[in-house]
Amino acid sequence: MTNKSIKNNIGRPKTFDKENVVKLAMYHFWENGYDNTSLDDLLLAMGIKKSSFYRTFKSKEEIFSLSLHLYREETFKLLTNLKNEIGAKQTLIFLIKDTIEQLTINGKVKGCLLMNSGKECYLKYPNLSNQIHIELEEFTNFITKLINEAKKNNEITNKMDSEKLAIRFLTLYNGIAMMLQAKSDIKTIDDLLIFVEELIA
Amino acid sequence: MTNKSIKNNIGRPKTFDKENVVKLAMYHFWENGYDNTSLDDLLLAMGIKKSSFYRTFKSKEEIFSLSLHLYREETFKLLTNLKNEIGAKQTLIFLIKDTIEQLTINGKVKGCLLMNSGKECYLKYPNLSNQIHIELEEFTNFITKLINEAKKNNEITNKMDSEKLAIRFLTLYNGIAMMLQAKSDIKTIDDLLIFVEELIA
DNA sequence: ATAGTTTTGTACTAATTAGTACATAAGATA
DNA sequence: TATCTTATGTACTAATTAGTACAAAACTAT
Repeated sequence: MTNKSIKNNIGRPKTFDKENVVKLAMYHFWENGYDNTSLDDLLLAMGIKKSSFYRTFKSKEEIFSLSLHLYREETFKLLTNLKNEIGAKQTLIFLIKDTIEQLTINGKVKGCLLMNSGKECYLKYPNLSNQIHIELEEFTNFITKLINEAKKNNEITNKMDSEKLAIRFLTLYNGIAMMLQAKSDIKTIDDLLIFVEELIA
Repeated sequence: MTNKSIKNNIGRPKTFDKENVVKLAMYHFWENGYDNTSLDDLLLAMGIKKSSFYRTFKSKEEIFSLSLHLYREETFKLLTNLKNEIGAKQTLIFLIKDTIEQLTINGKVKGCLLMNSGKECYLKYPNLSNQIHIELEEFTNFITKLINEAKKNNEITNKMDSEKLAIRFLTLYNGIAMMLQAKSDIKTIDDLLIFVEELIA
């Protein structure tokens, strides 16, 4: 048993749960990006005061780092559950459909936090870039595994190497998110879903 | 003849050319994005002082707007020249090859300024977003025309509707740029070029 | 109740941001 | 040479940024 897990009753009690406020921060970063989120925005989203924040976290960069990690964990959980419900291939299709639906429902597309952050942080925040590199590697592996499983279950008949297929899929996924953000009036959105379906046919 | 074109010799002469410094600003925005470029960065890149800047331009937003427009004009010129030299299809291929080569040569990928800015500005700078929408519409039309010309010359045999094909191409183009930025160690970069070549075969 | 401990609220700091004010420099014209 | 005009250089401003300092609050243990 580590020190951390010993319950501490001494002193004024915390009014928030650390894991919970990291999740709130993660959602805020996901919607707004890193630089575009000021500390005040963050504190408002987390519902805590500055002093509590700096007592719990080292810096804005640290909570972003924690958010990135949590994002991957949560995404893995979501996709794993989805895979068990609707199968591997439909889980991949879901990622695309969901992105497109976000536009019509909320009027904004969030895309993948890891990819967005990779673009935002590269050349500017080396430490974050390194972490994102690692998280994205695991993300790619996860997609590759999904494709392998879909192949095994004959949901996908495309014989292409699974990792290549995964990279092609992620490229399309990112391209679609980017297109929807930059040019929300695309006349052929539905065709982009077909494009993906043809890839993982 | 407008007032603007009458040469004005009165007063202290300007030490810079407006069109030229807009081009310098454009390149800087292209490499660094809008928010990530401070006015001081900009002045350094343009080689002029703050007073000269604000005498010539209304604001940071205005020179960014001018940069976006110039970017489209310059890109159209480049692609038109290239088309006359190597043909429409190879011009499209060039866009992808060039993006991939940027990574190996400079270690950084700029992508398309209009798309990058669309992503950066949407929901945050409505005026810029509107302009980007319009510029991107013209950009898409330009790519559609390239595809039509390539079809006419039998460089492309894919019978798919040219606009759909253009959107698919741009989606891949953006996806590739994004992937290279977020995850520069992709093992299957070459396969992404093949992916594009298969699309516009 | 009082002392000890930890959290919270508020006020501050130093740096950076876009943009402004104003005196001075550099030319043309008379 | 004196004057008019426009451009430039420097110093400022007000807002915002991430992060700090410190007193007051809220709990446990004695």
